[in-house]
Amino acid sequence: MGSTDKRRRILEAMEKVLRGKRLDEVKVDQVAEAAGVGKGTVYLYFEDKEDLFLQMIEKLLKEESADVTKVAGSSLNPGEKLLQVGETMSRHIMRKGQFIRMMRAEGRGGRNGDPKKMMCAHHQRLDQILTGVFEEAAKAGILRPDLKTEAVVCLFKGMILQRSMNFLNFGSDIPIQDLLALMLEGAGKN
Amino acid sequence: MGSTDKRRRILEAMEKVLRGKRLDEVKVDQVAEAAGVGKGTVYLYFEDKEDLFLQMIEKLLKEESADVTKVAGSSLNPGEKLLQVGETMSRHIMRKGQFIRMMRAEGRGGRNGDPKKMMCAHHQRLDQILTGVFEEAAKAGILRPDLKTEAVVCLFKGMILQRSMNFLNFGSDIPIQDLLALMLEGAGKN
DNA sequence: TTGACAAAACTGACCGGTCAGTCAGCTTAT
DNA sequence: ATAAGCTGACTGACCGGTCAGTTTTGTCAA
Repeated sequence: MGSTDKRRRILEAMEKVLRGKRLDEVKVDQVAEAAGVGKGTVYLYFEDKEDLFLQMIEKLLKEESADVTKVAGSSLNPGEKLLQVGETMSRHIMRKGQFIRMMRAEGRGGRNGDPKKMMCAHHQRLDQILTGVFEEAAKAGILRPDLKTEAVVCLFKGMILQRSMNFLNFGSDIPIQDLLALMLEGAGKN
Repeated sequence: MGSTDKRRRILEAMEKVLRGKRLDEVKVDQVAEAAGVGKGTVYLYFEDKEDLFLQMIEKLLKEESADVTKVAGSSLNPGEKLLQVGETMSRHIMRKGQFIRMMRAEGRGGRNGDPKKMMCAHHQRLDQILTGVFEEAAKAGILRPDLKTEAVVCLFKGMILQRSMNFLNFGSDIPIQDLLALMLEGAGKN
């Protein structure tokens, strides 16, 4: 058990314990217990509670980026790829679940970057990947070539986000396929 | 100055002070000072900090519902109405800004209802209003009549949400008109 | 109108519980 | 033997909430 094992376990415990709670409702003791380590150990691996929180978030963001990048780089046909990207993002949004919301809190830019910057960077990365995917789809003749990609990316991300929220809130599970079809065909009477 | 004046000022101060922060970063003293009242006064009008927070959220949600309802009930033509509804929602999302995200924190269902329930009810209300607007648009021949309204509502809400996020995060200001056009015409090569 | 009194509204210094963070000592690995 | 890794009882800063005291508002008799 390398020392990184404890570190990982603490991050995982944090994720588990924080689910559906506010940061101030989670006590470091709880995290330590859930991780099966002493409280002091937490402070061997993390600056403070805030730092632990930020690093947990960062981990989630990285994992989402990595997964989406992987799908985007695969050799799926454009239509299938869009679907898979949607599924992947939806899965990650639902995993981040409730607590991602609170990470925007300003300031507090500890040693390890501030949350606002982190989120911005993450979304810029995502947008870049998505832009690539959409351009590929356009080349393949799936999309209209005259589109403003920025708007398409916005529409796509938004619909995935909303779908995930609906699922978390109401358990309503709109198939991504339906949304994608709607997005491609349009809602207007042609 | 009726006693409700202090109450209103405290709620407004809370909104102002909380902007872009986590609840645990905001001290009751700060709120009191910003409201120009003594700390004790806060506790004359609100059960505790949590209650103050919930009531502030509730106020925002009510105001959004009211505004959207007003637009939905107006005699604008369907296209214009969609645009106005979008604008209204976007404005409110941006006002709620960062902190609305954290309100889902579970439990804590004090005297005044728990946040999860509140949000669910709010979104159900919104969905109902939007459904009405879309059905009206379909009747007017703006929308395809064969649509699953649930998916359209999801797409619409999502795109407005995402647009607002983009604005908050990057300052990028995609015109709602563009998004609406994209949603109606579809992104696919027909 | 005014003064006297009472009730209501408000205040902020204070209290006490909570919990993040520490560190002296223990345990395990080398 | 000793270093490295780990622990959890302890401490003290902090801040939510209280309440004794002050100010404001309201009432009424003279």
